[in-house]
Amino acid sequence: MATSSIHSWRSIEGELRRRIQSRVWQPGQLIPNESDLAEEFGCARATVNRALRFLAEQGLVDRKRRAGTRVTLHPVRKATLHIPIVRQEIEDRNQEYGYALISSKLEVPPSDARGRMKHPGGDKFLKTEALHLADGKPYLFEDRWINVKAIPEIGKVDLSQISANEWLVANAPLTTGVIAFSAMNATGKVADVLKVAINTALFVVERTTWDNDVPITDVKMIYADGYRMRTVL
Amino acid sequence: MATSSIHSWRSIEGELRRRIQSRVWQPGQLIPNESDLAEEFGCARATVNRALRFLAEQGLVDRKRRAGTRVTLHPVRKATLHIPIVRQEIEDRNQEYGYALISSKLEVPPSDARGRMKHPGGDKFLKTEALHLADGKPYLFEDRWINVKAIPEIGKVDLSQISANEWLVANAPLTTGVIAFSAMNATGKVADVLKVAINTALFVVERTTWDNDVPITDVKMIYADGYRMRTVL
DNA sequence: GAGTGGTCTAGACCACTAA
DNA sequence: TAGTGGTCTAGACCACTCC
Repeated sequence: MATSSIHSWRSIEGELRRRIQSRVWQPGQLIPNESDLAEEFGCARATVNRALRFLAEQGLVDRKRRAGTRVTLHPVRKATLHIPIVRQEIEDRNQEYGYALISSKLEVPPSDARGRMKHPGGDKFLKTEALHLADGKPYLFEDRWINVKAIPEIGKVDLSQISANEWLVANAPLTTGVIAFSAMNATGKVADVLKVAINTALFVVERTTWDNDVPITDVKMIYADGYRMRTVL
Repeated sequence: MATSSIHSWRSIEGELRRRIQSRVWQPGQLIPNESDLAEEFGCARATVNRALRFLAEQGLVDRKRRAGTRVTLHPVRKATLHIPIVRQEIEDRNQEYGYALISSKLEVPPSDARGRMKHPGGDKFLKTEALHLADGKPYLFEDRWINVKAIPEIGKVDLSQISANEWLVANAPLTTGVIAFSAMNATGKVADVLKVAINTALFVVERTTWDNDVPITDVKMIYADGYRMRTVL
């Protein structure tokens, strides 16, 4: 009763997905093991394994050794966000990218920023503020702390010509990071720079990154009015 | 010169990652092909393939047939968001979940909702409004359209007992969906329900889902003040 | 045309864990 | 302790694409 004579893992994945979505296999139900499915489809177990691993990554099934593979009861949907550098994000919209450095100076970060970076010391970090523009209009306000001890080369970079965002992505290796999305009311300074009314609701992305536990940068990116971050399920 | 005598794809993936992050292999550089790496590590090509596929998924390398594998020039960071049902989200925080249906009635959706769902007709949809609570405090306002033609069973469900969110996740299969994140100022009604001041900046998630091009539901989830959605890079 | 990654196979052993 | 998924191997053929 194999539905496909092409024994590609894609075709098998599609058939298994169909059975799940059409409720042939109910949520929570145990499905046949890899060997049995391989026999049914007339292919090697490794091929079935590849298909099932893919479905597990997508959250459609749960797999456990010995316990077997079950259709997920409450499929936790996973959305993958692609986070490009800002210039690319704007150019991908066919808009002209603009950039302006607002300020750049060495300072000791306040405790909240130190906390996010898990950096106890009183070291000075490079604090930069910059504005990214799309077609000449304010697009994103970037408020950033950079660990100059970890990235000393940043001292030689002319941040009025290239954004810290772009330079760091290309030059600062990182191993881990956390990211948070939220909303904030525009304060005086932000409203001024982004040219929006005070208290306008703005979309905020905060990101902190490390290279093997050494903090690299902590950035708050405040998008102008009306920004929507999209993805597919 | 193999660095690990354990030939697991994980250990190989780790070593390749180290070479990329430490700039032994520069961004944009072509790395050795699978056969050569397999020989270097003393393992089968399939094992190297597994490691490289994993790194490609993560965006650290670009792979093309014939052209080989290159270290990504601008690593587009990918963040995966896990989107659970609201009850689970709250219970995972060790808070007590509460739920209240505000309204539920059949209506023709306005053009913006029809547009999002790509549904031209003048069919009536079930419009529901509900409040989710955490430890008794307003957590999330859910404003939803449900395609009763696609999911007639929803008519028999007592939505004052189970949220549409939870019922649909468990009972309405879906194949595709789009999701958008943004910020909005609390309007009178929303401010009232969520018990926040007018104009408070609120985090919004909008989601539209289909089952094979048949719209299932379109929902706007407005989180109470201070909500942050987090993930790791 | 030739070199690269993409995939499949048949078999094997291992790691985990439910019973 | 037995059954399941997790992984690895050695080999093969294929699909794509750069030259």
